[in-house]
Amino acid sequence: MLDMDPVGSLKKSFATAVNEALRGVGLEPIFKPFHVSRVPKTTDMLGLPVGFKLAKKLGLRPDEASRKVAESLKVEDILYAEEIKPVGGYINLKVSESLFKDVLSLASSGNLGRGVKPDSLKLNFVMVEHTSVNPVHPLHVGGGRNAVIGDSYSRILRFSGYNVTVHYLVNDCNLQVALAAAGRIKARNLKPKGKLDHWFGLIYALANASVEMKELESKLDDKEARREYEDWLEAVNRIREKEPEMVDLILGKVSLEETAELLKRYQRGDEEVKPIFREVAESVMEGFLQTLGRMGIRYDSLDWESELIWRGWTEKALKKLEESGYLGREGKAIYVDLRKALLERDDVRKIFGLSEEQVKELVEEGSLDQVVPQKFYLTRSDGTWLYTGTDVAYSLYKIEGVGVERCYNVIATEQTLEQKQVRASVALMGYSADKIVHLAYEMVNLVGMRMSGRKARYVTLDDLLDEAKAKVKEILSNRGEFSEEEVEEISEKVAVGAVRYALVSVSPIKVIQFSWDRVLDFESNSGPFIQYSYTRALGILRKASKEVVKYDVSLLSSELERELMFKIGEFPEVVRGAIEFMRPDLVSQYANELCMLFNRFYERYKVVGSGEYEPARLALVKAFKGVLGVSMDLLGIPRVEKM
RNA sequence: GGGCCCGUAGCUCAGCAAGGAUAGAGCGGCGGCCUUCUAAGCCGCAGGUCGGGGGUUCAAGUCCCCCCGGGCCCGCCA
Repeated sequence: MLDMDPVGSLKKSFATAVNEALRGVGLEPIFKPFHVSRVPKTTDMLGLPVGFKLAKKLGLRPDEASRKVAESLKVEDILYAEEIKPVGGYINLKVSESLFKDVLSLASSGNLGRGVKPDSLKLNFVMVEHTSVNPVHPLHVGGGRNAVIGDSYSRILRFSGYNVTVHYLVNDCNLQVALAAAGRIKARNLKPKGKLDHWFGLIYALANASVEMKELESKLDDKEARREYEDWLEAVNRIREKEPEMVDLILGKVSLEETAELLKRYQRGDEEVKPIFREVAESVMEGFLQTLGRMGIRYDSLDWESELIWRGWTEKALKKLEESGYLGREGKAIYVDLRKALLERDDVRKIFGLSEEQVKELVEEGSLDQVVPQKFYLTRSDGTWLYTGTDVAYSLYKIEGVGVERCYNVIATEQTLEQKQVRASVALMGYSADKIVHLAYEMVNLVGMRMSGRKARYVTLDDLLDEAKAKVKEILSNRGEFSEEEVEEISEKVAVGAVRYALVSVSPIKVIQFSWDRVLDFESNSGPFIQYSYTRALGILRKASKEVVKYDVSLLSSELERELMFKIGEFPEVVRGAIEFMRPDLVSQYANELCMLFNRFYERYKVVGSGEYEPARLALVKAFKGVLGVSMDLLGIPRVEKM
């Protein structure tokens, strides 16, 4: 295969050469490619802290140790190396011009880093399960974060050569959907209007209000309960303004008992309730897919929780757990016996980060439940499946039914424990727990507003996109050089870019403090900034309008240009890092840094009409455009021609 | 009570995985730059006990221990 990662190859070969030299003096090889770093303040140097690491072992000063090791290095053994010199405790390497030449050429074609898998993950067929929001109300920003992270991660995996299948688990078998179905039954004659997920979201909220307010009515003396009651009242009144008839039909008429009964019948496949559940779930899903599609997010399959039950995957999972001997029953309630598993199985202990001694001690103290609940329930005592049960069955389906080598579950961090329980169950069913990986992300917090799906109070993804789009339109109108169609197209793309960037650019494990200002800030460190930088590159290429066939890369000798070329060359490493650490935000950060460098270059150096420099600079711009374009594709930030 | 996570500039965040050469961005503040390949940009200034304290190391924002502050989880909810 062609070398799609010149910088990576250089680093690998540098580290290997140094390790060889170490072996020559009787020392263990200790350097890895990632230890090689740029030498600050230089335009063409990479270094390894060889002397520092080995001074003690060799009984020399760091600078002497570096010099000694450097003596046995041969430049010609190292890819793209032109010169090697010890500097203090480091060994530095001057890279050859051909490195930049190769980087630029690969970047221009959009192939830099393509198909390069990290050494730690040599799989082929993988699944990403993401979003999987309950189909009962519109997607809000939290769900959006899930979708954007999952989608970006899928794109990154695909680019790196994995065969990726993307699935959405439609959770249609829980009490939340049953509540919405119960509400729909009361208002069966109302015709849905507007966007379906929004409309059914109101039904869902009213069904909740019925149950909750009845519960609260009996204890209104309590201050807390009173406040909660008034909160519900506020929600109801808000809905009344939009759908007075719906409120009259549903409010006070849905009970928890009938809801539980409905769920029971649905899970059994009762033909009478099936169409109602399906109408709710399918309608809301239709709304979801509309919004997600707008953001460029698509799925290879929607997997219905109900089908997992009806097609026997839940039973199959049960059978496997029964056979392995870790299943327990209390009447119709079924659980996985994690106490037994923790005592007996090393693979299960590993999932919970416990040693055999620790488990024994906890069991003796009787405090195991504090760390890991001993029983992991899969069904309720009425025999209906809990989401945990269908989750275990779903894992089995992923492994056996779809046949993936690994599935990344993009699920909120608050579900960390449940995900460990599921992975333990996977291990007990006889598979490596590593087949199921939790890609955890934190919640999105609203400042100055408490979000609640049940109270129909949320910032929806639709709101966010529309708001962003309106702002883009306003900016475009002030520029006054675009046709109506252009304004429409550009504003949609830029809005998507702004929203996606805002949701993906923060490390997944950090809580996002959502603020409108932040998402609608289109300056540096934003989706629009990246899109804008891209159009600037296109502008140059458009104006130049001739193909670069030959250029002298040594004419790109300024610090800035070198910086930019090194940055471009780092792209494959960034992609690998994003995969290994499940951090698509690394790509967004990279794109941002790349653009900052490019904009500085853009302001400082003329390209078109720069005489002898023109071909080389054009090659650089083309490479930038190539690698930025790919980065944007990986993040789902639409490419914009002009803006 | 137990477990996991977060704490870096006024605010929002990178950098920690894999210790290394002056701790970086954006927003906000102040001051500049559009007859030029798009100013959604660029340049400059101000702003930091990297939560606190110990330790390991030639070297600690990064590793270890303790503490403080915040979040999440510990349901036959999802």
